[in-house]
Amino acid sequence: MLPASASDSPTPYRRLPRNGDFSETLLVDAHMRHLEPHEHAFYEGDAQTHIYRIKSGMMRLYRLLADGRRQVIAFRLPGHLIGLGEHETQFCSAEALTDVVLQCVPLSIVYRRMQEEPRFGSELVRCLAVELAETRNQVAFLNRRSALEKLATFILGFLVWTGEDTKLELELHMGREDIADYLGLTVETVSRSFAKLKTQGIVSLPRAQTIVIHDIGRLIALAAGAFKEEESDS
Amino acid sequence: MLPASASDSPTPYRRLPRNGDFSETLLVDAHMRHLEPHEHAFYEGDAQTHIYRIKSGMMRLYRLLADGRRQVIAFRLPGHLIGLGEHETQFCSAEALTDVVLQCVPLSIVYRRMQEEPRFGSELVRCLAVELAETRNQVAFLNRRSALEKLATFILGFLVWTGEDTKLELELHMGREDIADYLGLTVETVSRSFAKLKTQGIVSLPRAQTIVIHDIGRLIALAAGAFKEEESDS
DNA sequence: CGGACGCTTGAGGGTCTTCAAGGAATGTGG
DNA sequence: CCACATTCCTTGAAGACCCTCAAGCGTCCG
Repeated sequence: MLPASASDSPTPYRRLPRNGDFSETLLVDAHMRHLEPHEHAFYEGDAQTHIYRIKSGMMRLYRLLADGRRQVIAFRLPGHLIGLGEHETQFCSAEALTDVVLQCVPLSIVYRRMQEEPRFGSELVRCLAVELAETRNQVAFLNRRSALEKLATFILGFLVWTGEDTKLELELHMGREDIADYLGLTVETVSRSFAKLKTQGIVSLPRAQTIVIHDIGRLIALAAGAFKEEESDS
Repeated sequence: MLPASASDSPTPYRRLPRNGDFSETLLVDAHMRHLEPHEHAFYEGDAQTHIYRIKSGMMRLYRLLADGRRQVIAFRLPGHLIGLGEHETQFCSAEALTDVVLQCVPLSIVYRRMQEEPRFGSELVRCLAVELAETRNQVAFLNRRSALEKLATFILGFLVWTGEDTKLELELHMGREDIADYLGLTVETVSRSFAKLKTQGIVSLPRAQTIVIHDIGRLIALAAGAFKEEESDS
């Protein structure tokens, strides 16, 4: 289970502003909506009514596949926009991993503001372009990489996403199954890969969902695909 | 929804207008550029100067990975936009598979037209949203699917993309290596998967790059993940 | 005609998955 | 506060799938 409240950290999931963030100043008047863990902003197939900017918390986008499996498409963090799909229905479901605050903007307002305020449209285009690039990056990295490389990349990505100062300790707030469904692996393989990272002294796991990075250099090297034949050394 | 714009004579790779197409009427004054097969519109890392609308022909977007491998990100067809990346450099290389005609719009003009003509911005947002959804779909389908399912999905996708009437014969215009790099497989596995489809009578290949679909129902079933344990029957 | 290139097919090995069981952590009720 | 149940995580062994290496075949073009 997830910790019900984020009382243990003063500012949960604060992040440095990133390129993919949608400017908050353009949404000052947005309606706020609160989500508790496991609550959904919308489900796959829902009519597209709003776009949402994540003000705080962490969400996950996923699809359910025909065989019942789940593919986690992305994790979304403060500053990110969600809810813009193709056609007029949502392409995937959006679920809160933690407590989440959303800024909600009805689509009609979005289109109106795009006409009234040029920056609104270009900001939207920029965010979508960044998100597209990130998703394409995911395509490139998911394919043809070993489980260890995937996990290393995931941890590093997570570090960058959440970027709490330079602290090399991160709280996943998600179970092994979430990671597995994101990386296209099984829970067992994720667990085994964590074990390898532990054995090599690259990370340690005080708790299952808390990672402490000890050797970020080797983690980066792993993610880059090096050390392919050195995985089993001491 | 989209103007048909049947301005082209029976040029190769005409497609039905699709949701991801950028309206041609918004780019009537664009500068034209011709590419021959294997010629690049831009390379990964190039400065982002224009966006391009593919007027005719087929292109491929790819990245070179650290280990020298190539990941084909997407195939782009007439109506599609390319060249919109994050930051200010191209995220991937864009190469012509066939003869290609591009409509080129400098970025400065793009931004100006977004302010002058509201529909331009919303069209851009819509195209990006569709492309994002397609890419996410790719993420979902590349992971955890067998080689046969991947290939079946690829063929069906290609059929939809190129959509020449209802003819169940399609010209790939690409080698096995392209398919392999797109699906995250090796050339050999792609070849073997083609062989399985042939053996089962689902498709036939008069030439290596020409596919004739005989049993589209079973192809769809395969792509959906059914028949997992019937692959070796009849 | 011969070489180059791409496609196919075979054998062996590595990685991940599946199936299965044990252990750790968390929550509930006594 | 502790026993118990549930859930999640870990670890093990066997098997499936794909990759690698390698050779054979077809086509195209010089």
